[in-house]
Amino acid sequence: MEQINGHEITYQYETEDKVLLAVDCIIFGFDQEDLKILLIKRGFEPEMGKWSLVGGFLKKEETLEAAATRILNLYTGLDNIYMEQVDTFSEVDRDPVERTISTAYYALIDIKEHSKNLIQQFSANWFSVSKAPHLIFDHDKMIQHALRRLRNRAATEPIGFDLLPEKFTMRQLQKLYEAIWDTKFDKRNFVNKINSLNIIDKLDEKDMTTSRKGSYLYQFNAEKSKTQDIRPFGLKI
Amino acid sequence: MEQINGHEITYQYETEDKVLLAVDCIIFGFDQEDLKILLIKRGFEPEMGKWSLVGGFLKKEETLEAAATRILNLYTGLDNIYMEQVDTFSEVDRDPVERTISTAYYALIDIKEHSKNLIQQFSANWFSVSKAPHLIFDHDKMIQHALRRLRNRAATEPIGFDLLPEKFTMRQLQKLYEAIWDTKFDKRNFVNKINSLNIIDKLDEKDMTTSRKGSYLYQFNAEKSKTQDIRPFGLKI
DNA sequence: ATATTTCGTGTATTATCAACACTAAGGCTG
DNA sequence: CAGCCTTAGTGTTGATAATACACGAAATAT
Repeated sequence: MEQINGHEITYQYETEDKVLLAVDCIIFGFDQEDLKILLIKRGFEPEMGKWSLVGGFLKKEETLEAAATRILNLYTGLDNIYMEQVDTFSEVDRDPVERTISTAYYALIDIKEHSKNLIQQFSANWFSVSKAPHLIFDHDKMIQHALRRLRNRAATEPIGFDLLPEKFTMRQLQKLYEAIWDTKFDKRNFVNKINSLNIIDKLDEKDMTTSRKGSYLYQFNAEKSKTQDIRPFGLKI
Repeated sequence: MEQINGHEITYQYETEDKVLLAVDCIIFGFDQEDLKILLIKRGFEPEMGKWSLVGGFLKKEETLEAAATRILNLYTGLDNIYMEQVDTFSEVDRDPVERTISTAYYALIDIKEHSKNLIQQFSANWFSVSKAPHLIFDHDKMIQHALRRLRNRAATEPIGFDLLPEKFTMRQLQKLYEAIWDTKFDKRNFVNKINSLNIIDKLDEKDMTTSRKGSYLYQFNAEKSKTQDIRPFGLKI
């Protein structure tokens, strides 16, 4: 009850059920070969010791986005990371202890940038998406949804660069997209396509670590990218 | 606390905050001209009397999907309707009374099929998406997200038919897609495109209500549609 | 009979996608 | 230092899909 202008008004809210709301993060990284996800050995009951997504409970005074950001930072030490809400999972018995609804977010990070200490501290590990162990609760399903969302998003917006270092080679970029969609592109077609999008700049520097000849480094250009519609990467297997 | 194998285990759950979880439904319909949404004059505080999406609170023993279905049925009398989760909205002060997180779903219904009685009973009304009044809380934002999702989905899956009667004319179908994307298609190109998808059957019947000549009726063929990849409707303005 | 309205259809042009193979650079090795 | 080896870098052609575009047919109303 509450008083407004001298009238008593009753909110229906008081009689409604409250639930626990959690956030789980699918943290994607890329190691030059495979698309990977960061998993932890769960440190508390239930299902202690089993592999799990990183997650946590929503606090009263934060948004889901803030919670996802907080959790990501807790486990990787990173800030300012691209994240996107995937879906909210609400099967009644998805958590055996108590009714818990969970909203999944995925994050794209440069795999070299996260804190190695934290990884150790939480018994965390990177797994290739295709070789990840079975996870607790409905986390496997969350990954499938996140992957689907990532694939759709990456096809129409230039988010892949978040998974690479600031400077990257054309070959790295190609391997990344091949990993995201589990496919192969023709090298020449890929270069032509990317260049036609006009969203990355070729630098004068070369990366000498993977070949004697060296390969040019590129850099994502957010300005250029803003001014144009990114069209799908439609390239054949 | 709980006993398992004689050991006491503590779940962290007990100390976590619980919140109210609501579901709001963006109910889309199509009236041969405009894409419309069903709104109600809110019958309780806060914001009583203002326009709002239809919604309700999640109950302890139901999933979000079940809640969305229940709410849709409550306001339209309809069952077995295409629905899709859009996003979960969690701004801390989105509801002024109490912290409430809300998951939005959109539904596609044949606008002629819903219960007129219920509409009256709830002081509900159909509004063109482009002419809808300002809504309470973050409901305007929910509609924008739903619309975006609908546009993406309709571009790659044959869900538009849920907005039409079972039998429809090619012209109706075209107007529907024009309404969804707020664009115009060339009549000949549209027909060619739809026919190439091979997912609707031409009937022998004609609809005589809109022209002297009459126009052929078509019917969605779910079987055919299942056996092929639906490709985007890529047609120019 | 003729006027009016909406229906229904095909082709030529352009843009995008897909297939395809060789030379260049530079360090390494004998 | 000559040849070797590995990865980088690049262009053209044919196939497919998207777009632009206009007129006759049917049926009712006058």
